[in-house]
Amino acid sequence: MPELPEVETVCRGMRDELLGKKVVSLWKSDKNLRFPLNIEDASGIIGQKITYIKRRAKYIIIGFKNKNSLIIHLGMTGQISFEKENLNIKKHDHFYIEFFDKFYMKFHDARRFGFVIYDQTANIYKHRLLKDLAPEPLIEYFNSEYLFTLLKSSNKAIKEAIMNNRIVVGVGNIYASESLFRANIHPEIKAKNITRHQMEKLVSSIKDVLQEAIDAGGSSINDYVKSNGELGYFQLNFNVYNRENLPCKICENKIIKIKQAGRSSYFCPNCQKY
DNA sequence: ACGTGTACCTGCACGC
DNA sequence: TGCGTGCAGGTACACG
Repeated sequence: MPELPEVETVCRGMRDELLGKKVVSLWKSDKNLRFPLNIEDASGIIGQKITYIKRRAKYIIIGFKNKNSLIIHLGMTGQISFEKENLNIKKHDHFYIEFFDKFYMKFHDARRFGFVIYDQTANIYKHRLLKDLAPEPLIEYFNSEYLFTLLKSSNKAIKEAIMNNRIVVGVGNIYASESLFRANIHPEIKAKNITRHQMEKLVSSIKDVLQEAIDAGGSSINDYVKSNGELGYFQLNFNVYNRENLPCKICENKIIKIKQAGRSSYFCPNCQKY
């Protein structure tokens, strides 16, 4: 589910609710998520206050006073929610933290592609999951020069390239299609054949789409909700994603759906010529 | 050392 | 109504 804008939105909601709160207890369900969590190890955070909550790619990092961390990933269907007083454990709830005064943060994930893991590495960015990640798309370092140079001999389709977290992080299946549409680039063009001019357009499209989606609170399809339970509304602004056979909003040609690397890509054959 | 598949899960929409 | 099939915001890891 959640791509960068959704994770960023969840992260902001967590920051509002959790910064400075002290952990009282932890609970996990008997089902493993993508990675197992040893709840006894993780008890290292009991009694600790949360000092920061950050996002890196689609990972959420919770930092505690004693330098321990939790890394959370929402996978496809993960949700974070908060409850006060009456905690209600439902199907597919897999983890919660109880804070002082009966305040709870709960992790819910039907498909269990997400995870919560505990780590005590002082520099969490050296964690195996984080150490090899490409730059964030919204920082200046991610620019057309960077992307052009990195991809100038890549035979990969451009859509697969921008979804690769060694190249740039946070761009998932929805925003890859949406960015390519805005840049008028066909998703199957080989990355090495993208011109400098196209690359400039692509980079600014990626930045714009992601920023607009963050501003809209993410895109809600099926499972995604913000941590306060509200829906994002960027899905209303999709130009191509999930719009097979519907008219292009620019030229009215039918939107086409194809498979690339096992995933659906959507594009307008008129606006995005090969 | 690489690039490419596959595996991990549940729920839902669809066609028969 | 029920059953089988395919598909869904992701990515670590095994394999060639």
